[in-house]
Amino acid sequence: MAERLYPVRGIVAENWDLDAVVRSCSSAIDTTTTYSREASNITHENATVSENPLSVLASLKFEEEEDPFSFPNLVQERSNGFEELQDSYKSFFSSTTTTNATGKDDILSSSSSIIGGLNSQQQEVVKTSINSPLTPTSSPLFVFGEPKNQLPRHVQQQSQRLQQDLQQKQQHPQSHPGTILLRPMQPQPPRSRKRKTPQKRMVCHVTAENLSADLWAWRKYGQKPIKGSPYPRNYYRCSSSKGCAARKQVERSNTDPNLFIVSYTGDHTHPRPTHRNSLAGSTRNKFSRTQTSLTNNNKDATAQPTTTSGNASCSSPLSSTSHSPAAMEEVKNQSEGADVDSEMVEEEDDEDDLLIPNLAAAMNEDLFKGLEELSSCVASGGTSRGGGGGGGGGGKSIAAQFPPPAVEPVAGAGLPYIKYFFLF
DNA sequence: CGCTTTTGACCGGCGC
DNA sequence: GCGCCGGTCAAAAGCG
Repeated sequence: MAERLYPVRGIVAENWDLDAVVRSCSSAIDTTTTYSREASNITHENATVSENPLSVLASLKFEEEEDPFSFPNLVQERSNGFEELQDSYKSFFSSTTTTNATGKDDILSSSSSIIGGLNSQQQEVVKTSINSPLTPTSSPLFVFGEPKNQLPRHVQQQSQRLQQDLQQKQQHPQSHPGTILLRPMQPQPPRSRKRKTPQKRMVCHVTAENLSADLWAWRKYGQKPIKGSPYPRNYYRCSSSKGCAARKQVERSNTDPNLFIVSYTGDHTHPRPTHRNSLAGSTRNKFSRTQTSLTNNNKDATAQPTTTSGNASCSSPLSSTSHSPAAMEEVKNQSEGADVDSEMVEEEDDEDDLLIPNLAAAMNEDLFKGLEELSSCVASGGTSRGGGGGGGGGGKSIAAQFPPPAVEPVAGAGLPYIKYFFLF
């Protein structure tokens, strides 16, 4: 693939603030929500969402492996995909419930919302997996698959390239649409390159409005332009606990600006925070400037980043007050899109992935508030914190200031989806 | 005071 | 060995 090089300044300008994305992840989803899934014509009412799928992702534990990219056993040892799904699913929820001290019921409850977004066949598979005995095996890669025709358009575009490769590599008739695809880890390309970090990495693609699904508190510690991508990558570490090794990377997809690629590495060494330790320096209302900045950025690539990003902090799960300016921007720009494409992959193609409605984001009342605020901000014309140079300013939990990113538009145009890939 | 973001510098891995 | 690149550090500055 031809590599595109961008001037750093340009990158920054276009940056629009990925960190905001992380911030948006902080918004929590609280509770009972009702959603409908237009794309699949599935309506699920009163689905209880105990936790946001993304938060779950963030809380996942990653165990080191000697060669995380190679899973020869999975294909050989697993008699069928259900077993893989079972283990993976178990792992998925077990980490989620760790701090909740809940049992299977909770798992089922938590999963109910997800399951609700599945078709009957998928639900059956998932439920079966949940009810099956759990065994402490390493989680293989598994993918929730969804009929391709239900994928958001932009997702399809993004994966088109990879799909082409995939088609050449694998032509498994069983991986037809409508079924959950349990995909064993693909052998790594003949690239004898060792990974720098032994830690496992979980990657998910999410739309801006769904970035607020992450309940953990993240502090940005770096930003780097990435070769081949017009958008910089933002680095966050968990700020809930000093010794926490959990890290998060957020970058905008260069193939689909509507998507954000969020990577989680490391384990959280502490329970999920219920509230922020401090808001100091976290609240900075620069949204209005950000808006302007955005406008300017579109015109002038050398403009300063719009950075209003804020802290990636996650407010309490119930507060859902973290909002990403970026997300909001996204909302503004793509209020029609609301797709969530979350996947845990290592540059893996997302064909046949199952899309899970982002109930959390979609149903949060704050979201609507956020939209209102967003509207007002946009109306007033924003500006970026231009600033430029040096030090930045305080943080910002924009989250604390702005309501969750727009999910509303999404709701109207079809709920966002989260596509998960689990690579272990 | 403690927290945050910003940003340039630094460091280490990898390819040539 | 050198350069590129990605990831991290740390100083600067803002905010509550």
